[in-house]
Amino acid sequence: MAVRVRFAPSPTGFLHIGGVRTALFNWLFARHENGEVLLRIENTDHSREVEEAVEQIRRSLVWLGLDWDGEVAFQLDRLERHQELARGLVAEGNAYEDDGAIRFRMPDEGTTAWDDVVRGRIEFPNEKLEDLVLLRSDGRPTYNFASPADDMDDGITHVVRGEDHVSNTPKQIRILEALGAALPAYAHLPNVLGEDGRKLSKRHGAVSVEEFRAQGYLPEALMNYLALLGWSLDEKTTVIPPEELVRTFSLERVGASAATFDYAKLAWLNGVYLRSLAPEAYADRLVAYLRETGFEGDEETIRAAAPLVQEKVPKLGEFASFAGFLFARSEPDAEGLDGGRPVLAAARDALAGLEPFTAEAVEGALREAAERLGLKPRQAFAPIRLAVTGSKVSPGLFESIALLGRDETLARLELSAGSEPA
RNA sequence: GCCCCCAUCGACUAGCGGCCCAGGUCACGGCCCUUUCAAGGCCGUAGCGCGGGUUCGAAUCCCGCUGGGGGCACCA
Repeated sequence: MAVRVRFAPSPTGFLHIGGVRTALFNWLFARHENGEVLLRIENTDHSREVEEAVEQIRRSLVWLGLDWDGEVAFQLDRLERHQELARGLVAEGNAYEDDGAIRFRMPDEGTTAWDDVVRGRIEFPNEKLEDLVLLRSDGRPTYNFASPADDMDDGITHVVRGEDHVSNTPKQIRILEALGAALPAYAHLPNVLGEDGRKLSKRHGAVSVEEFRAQGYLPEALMNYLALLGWSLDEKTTVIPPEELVRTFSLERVGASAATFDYAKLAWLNGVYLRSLAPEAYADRLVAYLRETGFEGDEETIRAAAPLVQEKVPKLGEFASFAGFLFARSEPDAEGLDGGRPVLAAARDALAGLEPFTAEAVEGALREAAERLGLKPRQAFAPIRLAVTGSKVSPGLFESIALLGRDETLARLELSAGSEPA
């Protein structure tokens, strides 16, 4: 039987990084098996629905590269079907009416068990299962009824979801059995915890997919990182691009213990992907990202600066703070200039008539000037960097100067050389 | 309170009885390279929660404890 899974978020807010990890595992598993992925919005609780949430979920999945088959389904659209199924259960004596609601009759002896794909056998004593509401008194189904019912109707073969659903599983199994449905395989993924060891939530900094996107993470890096949260390929492989992930993923290698989200490792991995991009591709991505975030520097300059920052920053969002000097002047910290003013004057003289004004030529001229002043490169270039880029940290000085151009460079050198000592 | 799950370096993990006085990656520390910052190279610190078993032999199996997480709605 062909594999068919579903990702079933509730539209109560943006797509959380833990939720997208669940979506990813569903997707990787299905694509690996040449199966199908369904996207189902579980909106049986209208009151908690957040406008825009569905659009945001959709956008997040698309950005990450997680596609799905068919149309997006909304649980509430199947209201009549749910009511029909509930009536059937009542007719068969598996459910009964109670205060206007329909309740399912849970067995009160024995156990309900299943072999979880990631956790092994899990058993629940039936006496702990309470008769749960299938249909509210207003006729809307509850999650624990609608979800398994839809799984049945959709022909879901594998339910891959977060471990917080473990205790719902015996209830859903009982319902499915009463409905006469074949049971899907269940795989409960470990939770994702914040760096304080608690379950990831909104108070843990960046947790929505959109925030990661805004900070300049690459979708393939985020995907790679997320896959590593609970799954591993082998004893040594860390960098695994999307296609490789699809090729090698298996539910059997998913671990059972909760994982802590580590922003530092994600940033490192993002840097790995950024650096592995061909220069052209890197520039394309950088421009697209900057435009998306409203950065207005001219494209030609951005593209020219791209190679200077590619090796330097782990997130595209750091571009502006690192290379912003190419687009606007900023006031250098006068204190840092102290003692460096003679160097600034020498640099200005060295660059004034330099031809051609290339990085190589600039380097030669500046090194020569430093030598004449009896300064080590380190000492000589610090004030120049500060004066030209406005910062103690910057891309390569010579490339930066060549890019800035002679006029602007000289202007900045003069400005700082003539400024008052602190 | 009751039920379920989990437990290897600070973090993610490999390990499915001998190959492990535990391997990889991030982070951290040192050195090298170096115009800053990165990147890169080399080296290093650091872990099987505790107690019982089983076995010739346990990180690996079993039990208990402790710790952590999740769940007990006419929420999803």
